[in-house]
Amino acid sequence: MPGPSRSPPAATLLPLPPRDPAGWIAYVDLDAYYVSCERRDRPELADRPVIVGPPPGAGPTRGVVLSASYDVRALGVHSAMPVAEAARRAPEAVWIPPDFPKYERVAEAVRACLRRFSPHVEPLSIDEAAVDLGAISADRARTVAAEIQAALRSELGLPASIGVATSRVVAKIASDRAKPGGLRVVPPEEVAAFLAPLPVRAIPGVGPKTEARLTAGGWLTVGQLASAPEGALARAVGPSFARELRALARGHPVATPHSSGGPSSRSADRTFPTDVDDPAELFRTVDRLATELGEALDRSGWRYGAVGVAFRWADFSRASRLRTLPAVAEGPHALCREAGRLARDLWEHGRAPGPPAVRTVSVRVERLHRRAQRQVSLADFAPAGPSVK
DNA sequence: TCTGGGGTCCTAGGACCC
DNA sequence: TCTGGGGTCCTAGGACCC
Repeated sequence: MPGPSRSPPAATLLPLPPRDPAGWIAYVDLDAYYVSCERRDRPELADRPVIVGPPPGAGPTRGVVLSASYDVRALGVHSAMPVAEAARRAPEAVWIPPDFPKYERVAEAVRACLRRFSPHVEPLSIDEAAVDLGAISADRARTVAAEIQAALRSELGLPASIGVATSRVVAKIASDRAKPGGLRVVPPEEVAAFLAPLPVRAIPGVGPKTEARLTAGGWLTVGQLASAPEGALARAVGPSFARELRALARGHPVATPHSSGGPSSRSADRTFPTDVDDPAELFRTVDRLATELGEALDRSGWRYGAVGVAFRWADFSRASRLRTLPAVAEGPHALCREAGRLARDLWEHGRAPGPPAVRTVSVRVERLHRRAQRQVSLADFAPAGPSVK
């Protein structure tokens, strides 16, 4: 059991001392991002319902919706919905296959735009970023956020929602409430009142399972979490999350650490059009994914210290194996060898009951290290002409 | 209706060491 | 001979996010 709360005693229950000007965060969330990227390149789509995702009817697909325009969302279509269901709900929609390289290029332009307003821009996904505006007045923070919104719209053709607060999590929640296209400022003294009526699901990190546990405890709104007994809340969601939830509900969110730079894992997945029960085909796919991932890591200068393989079985359950390597490795060969071993082990010993069939296979690497410099190879010393005789 | 392809973080148990 | 507690590392799985 955890000891007494680590948060400062008593002081958290008193009004905050005057803290002006505060350090403000503008949380920028691009609206229906993939759809917006396509619309800005194809103005004729501006008034059409648009879904980005693998078009239905183009053969058997197990795809899902990646992004839907807001008029399509009004019909109940949302991200991650199976395409067949989305097509049934929105028969008039224009389907556009995703173009991820384009979305990456546009996202880089967005980050460059944001950096004109602050040197401290932290991208949190392809379509979200936290911009640290520094210690300025609330009025000035609102003005700068509006300027960011206008610049994204006029220069890049991208609508964005922005939440402004003195903590990242509150700014994110505010941006969610401002969608689409809105701007919401929540000063520190208004945080508790702003959050109180919201459903617990509005808190990032509270998904369906956690929501169900909180509901079972009688906590439906963020405000109700403020007075939740610490022990009971800890039993429901664990001591660590319980402390965070109570602090947030009381208007004193815990600071989110800045991400420390590079990624900590990389992976490559493939979902088969139909479930695979032939181990040879399975192992071939593992080998191909490992080769592609290993080559991609090599090109971008990453070495890896652990290799993992995961299967999603036909019943949608998952099993995984991970092995730490005796030494950091690079390139596709070690990855293929280790992934192959793990895949065979999973196939032999990791199966759910029933006839084995795999829906999705994934290969991953962890413990990434930046290669300090390119590996020197013999080819670097080869003369231009014929080499060794 | 039948569920992608990326990722991150947390928990819990076991091994191992002091 | 039995009994500790703490710390770290590793693995598997779960929950969540976009």
